[in-house]
Amino acid sequence: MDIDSAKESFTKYLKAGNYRITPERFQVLEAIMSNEGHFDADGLFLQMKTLGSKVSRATVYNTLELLQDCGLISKYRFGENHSRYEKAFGRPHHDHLICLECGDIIEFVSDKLGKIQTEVCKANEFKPQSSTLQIFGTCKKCQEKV
Amino acid sequence: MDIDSAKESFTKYLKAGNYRITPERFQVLEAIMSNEGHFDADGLFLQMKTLGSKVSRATVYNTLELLQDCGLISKYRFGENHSRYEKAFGRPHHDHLICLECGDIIEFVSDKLGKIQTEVCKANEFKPQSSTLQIFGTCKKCQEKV
DNA sequence: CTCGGTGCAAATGCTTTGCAATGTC
DNA sequence: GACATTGCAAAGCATTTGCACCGAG
Repeated sequence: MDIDSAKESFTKYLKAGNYRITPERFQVLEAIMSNEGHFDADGLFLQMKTLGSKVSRATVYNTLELLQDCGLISKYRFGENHSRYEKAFGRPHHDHLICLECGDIIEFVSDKLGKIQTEVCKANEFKPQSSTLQIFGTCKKCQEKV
Repeated sequence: MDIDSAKESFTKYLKAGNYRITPERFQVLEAIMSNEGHFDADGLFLQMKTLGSKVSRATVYNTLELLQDCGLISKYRFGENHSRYEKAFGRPHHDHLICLECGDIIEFVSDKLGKIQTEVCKANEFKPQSSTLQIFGTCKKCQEKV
């Protein structure tokens, strides 16, 4: 999904929820779009600040929440003491391999996984909304280091 | 696993690592054993305090780390801003359904899941160490509430 | 007797909040 | 013009740390 569709989607969400269309909110969205991969709230704030943006930390956090609610980004906790985000933008669901040595995060997709989750939820009469499978270990690069 | 085996196991671990055998550490272990299900660090500290223990918060955190290292407890992050723990004591691996309404946590076991994880790791030449699958949604009780 | 462990309170790091000023609708 | 949103700094919350005292080995 490109930046324009993302902006359009965010605009729709804001209007639908009677939230105001502010330049700050779109600055945050643009900053996110300019990044690849995962990012965290404070890092995003600092990056924006470095690039000259006047947007405050509070607004960054606030906007991340809105973007998460409208499905443009996803929030994760990889066992650290801060949250990470990544663009969602209609990407298919995927999960993560997290390297405990270098902190690298590898994404993977498993269609079988979805079936298992559906089975488990049915068995427990649980209505799923989202899910995350995290496998912690050592990535290829770090195994070779030794 | 009963409390005596847990204590024995902890003692071995402490000796092996040249850590000291202190009454505080075993008070924490006992407090954990007296609980069912999941607990968090501060809650455990408060519970112990209420019951008259003089053990400090710092020691509770410190001991939880040791217990995790020796495999007697597991640590989780369920998307909240604090960590949760649960007894491990050689229990088989299981994963969690987390109710977003009432915060209830349901455990489940899936043998197929293990196979998928092995496949994924092999495909990515990733050496797994631990994993956690979390499915967020609404539990049976909360679906009935409405 | 030595040095790791403890208790306490202060510090830290991420995130949220209170409030006056601002700008959207 | 009304009131949601912003920026700033201060507050919160879970967790960690510094340091003097204590006690296990």
